[in-house]
Amino acid sequence: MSDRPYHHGHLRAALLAAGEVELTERGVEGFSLRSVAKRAGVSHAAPAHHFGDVRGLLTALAAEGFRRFQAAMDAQEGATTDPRERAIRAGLGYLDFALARPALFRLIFSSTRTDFSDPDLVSAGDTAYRHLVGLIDDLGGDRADVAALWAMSHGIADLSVGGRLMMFANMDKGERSSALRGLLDRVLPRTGS
Amino acid sequence: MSDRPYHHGHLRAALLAAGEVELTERGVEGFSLRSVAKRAGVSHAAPAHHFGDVRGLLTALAAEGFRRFQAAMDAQEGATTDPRERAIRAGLGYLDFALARPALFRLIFSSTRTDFSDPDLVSAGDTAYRHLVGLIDDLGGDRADVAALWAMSHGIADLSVGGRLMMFANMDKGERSSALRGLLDRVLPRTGS
DNA sequence: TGTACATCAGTGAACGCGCGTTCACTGATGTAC
DNA sequence: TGTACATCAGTGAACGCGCGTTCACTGATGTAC
Repeated sequence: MSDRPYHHGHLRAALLAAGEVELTERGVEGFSLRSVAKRAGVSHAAPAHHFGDVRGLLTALAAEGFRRFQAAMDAQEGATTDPRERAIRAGLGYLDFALARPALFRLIFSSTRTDFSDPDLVSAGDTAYRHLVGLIDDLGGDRADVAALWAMSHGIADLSVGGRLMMFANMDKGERSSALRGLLDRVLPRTGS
Repeated sequence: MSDRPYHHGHLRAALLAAGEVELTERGVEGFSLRSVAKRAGVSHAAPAHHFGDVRGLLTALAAEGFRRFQAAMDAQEGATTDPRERAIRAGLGYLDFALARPALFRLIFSSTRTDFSDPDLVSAGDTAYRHLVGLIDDLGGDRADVAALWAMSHGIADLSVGGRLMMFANMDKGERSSALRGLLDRVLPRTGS
């Protein structure tokens, strides 16, 4: 094994990691395949073997993004069983993800540079969507309640990422959590107890 | 006045109009100064006289976008005096704007290609922000209530524009209005009556 | 265990393209006298 | 009213750049026998 073996070994994963850095530094707007290859220390034609073209790489990044997004919600929910508390924690996870990975957040929700017909991307997106629906079902809510939870979580996240609503971005985890709980609480259906 | 007079007369306005079309068709991601000039039927170097560079044109478009955004809220509010009803109507105007001009909506809330230090842009953005704050003040609400109204309106608008939450995009004006009223109602503070 | 060969992963030169910006220019307009 | 001149608005050629993609290639790996 020389200093730089001809075969990378984990180039696919390395390109995804480099792609996320690229996304963070230059935005979806400035994302370039050549630049990603350079970041990964590889010739600019190498990515084609793994992703085909730019769109392919961005699509793979988006699918990965959705999985991380889902993971952020799962992490907050943990083993919580109370349906209302679970829904609230999902909202907390939503914001966690947006603040931790703003570039991925933008990519999955706002970009037109991904291929929406890609099965892996569709499946990753659907999983996240069905998760939200499931939470509301457990609360006995309807589709308006899904929209309410989703819109509130998304609005806060998107405005925070865009630097418009700084109040959440500037809080520590504890403050953020309680402020956000208050907002989500307004929006979730009341279970007739 | 020949067919194509050397001096355009209203080139600045024409470039802004062409810029909005460009934004709609190619997104912020693909926005190009040369292409805008072509749409306006003018040489590609002409825009420089009015806007300096691409950033300048996008910044002017964003400032204009904020004013249209404000106008959409004003249009919904009309002469309504009841503070709660006014706040709800502002939310309706928020969505109207996003659905009518998705490209401008994305530009003003999500782009990094504008110059945030431009006084005109800052002032247009501030006006819109202060308008929301004023609505909540009139309701006797606090900054959490501002965040609530804003986040709910914004979340619905952004998800709709992104094609994620199709329920609102597919409704006619009347249905949209009543569905949206229900969501905003959850979020606005109760005035002690 | 050894060898031939197919397949895979990455290289680097080359292509054509659209881009932003600069520049000397020219046509049109307005103003001083 | 006429004329000289400054200023303004738009032109079109030219520049250098980074981009995506293609292509013949080569080094490395794995597998059949």
